[in-house]
Amino acid sequence: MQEITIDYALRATWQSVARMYNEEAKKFGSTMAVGFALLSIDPKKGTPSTSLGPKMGMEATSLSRILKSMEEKGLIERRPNPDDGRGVLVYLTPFGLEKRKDSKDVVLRFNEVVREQLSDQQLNAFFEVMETINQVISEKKIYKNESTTN
Amino acid sequence: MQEITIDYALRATWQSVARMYNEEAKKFGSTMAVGFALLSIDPKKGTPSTSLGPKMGMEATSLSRILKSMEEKGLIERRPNPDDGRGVLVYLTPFGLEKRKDSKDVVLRFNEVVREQLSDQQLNAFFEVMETINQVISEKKIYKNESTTN
DNA sequence: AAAATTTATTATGCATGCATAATAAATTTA
DNA sequence: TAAATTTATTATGCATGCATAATAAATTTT
Repeated sequence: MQEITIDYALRATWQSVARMYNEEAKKFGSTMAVGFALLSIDPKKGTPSTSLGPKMGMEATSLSRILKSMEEKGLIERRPNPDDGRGVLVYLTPFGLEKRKDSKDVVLRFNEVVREQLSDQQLNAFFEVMETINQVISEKKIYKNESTTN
Repeated sequence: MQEITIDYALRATWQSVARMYNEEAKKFGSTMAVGFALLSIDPKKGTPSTSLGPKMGMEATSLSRILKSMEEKGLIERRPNPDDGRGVLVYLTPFGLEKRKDSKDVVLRFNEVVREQLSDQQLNAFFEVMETINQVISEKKIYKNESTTN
């Protein structure tokens, strides 16, 4: 536990990014999570709320509350999906579209600045490591307590 | 916004790790955050609570509540720091030490399994990228609105 | 087609992480 | 040394992210 662990580096770095994103979002009256949601919604057509969780890297169930608050703030509208009685289609309002641009700027700038400091090799390795971690977890290579078939 | 962005990969991967850690911690009646705190406390001598935030990759102020709940659960004790009237020293209880071992197993296993899947080059690049991101943020290379001297 | 299962959502309660505001003690200035 | 500033903590309120439990609608089995 002496050296820096992978999980620590990942956690500390992400939290650092999250604090910065929230700080920036606050400048235009938003939050990081709302910004990510806005960016995950197609600005031109209705987006099935089902697709938002994966696009934001979170569980689908975690979205309900945030979509509700976004609707209350007038950022989005939720309309029934004509093709699926269970589903919902999310639409950006003009106000939401505006805030989406603000969020997009922040995200683009961050990614751009970071990319400038990295070589292709480093960047590729980074994405490979992310993928490896996700695989290790989804394949339950670590804790096989439950069952090997799952 | 088409390709995978750095921030997305970081967020999604970290959340995935966090869900897994919380799931594992639940098996022995704990949580990820409590586990990290336990691992950041020296098992042999009092740990200044000041040092815990940085060790856990979070703001110092975020710790107060979790230390309080850990104390209520009998995992730690907080005693005044004889060398600093403002400060607190955190001590593990025998129960806390036990839970610390459980947490340590989970973290060690995760890091071990992931490392096995990665080359030294990938691992080094990963840590370099994490460092670069932290630098970009701490040096405010992105949003210089406030001031250049800070 | 009826029953069983799966899928999409929402509602809740819990645990965090943070910013902000208070306090109190230690340091630095004046 | 008195005053101003900085540092260590705790208390609060807000926004998340998640697991779990309910519902309701769509699919798959019988």
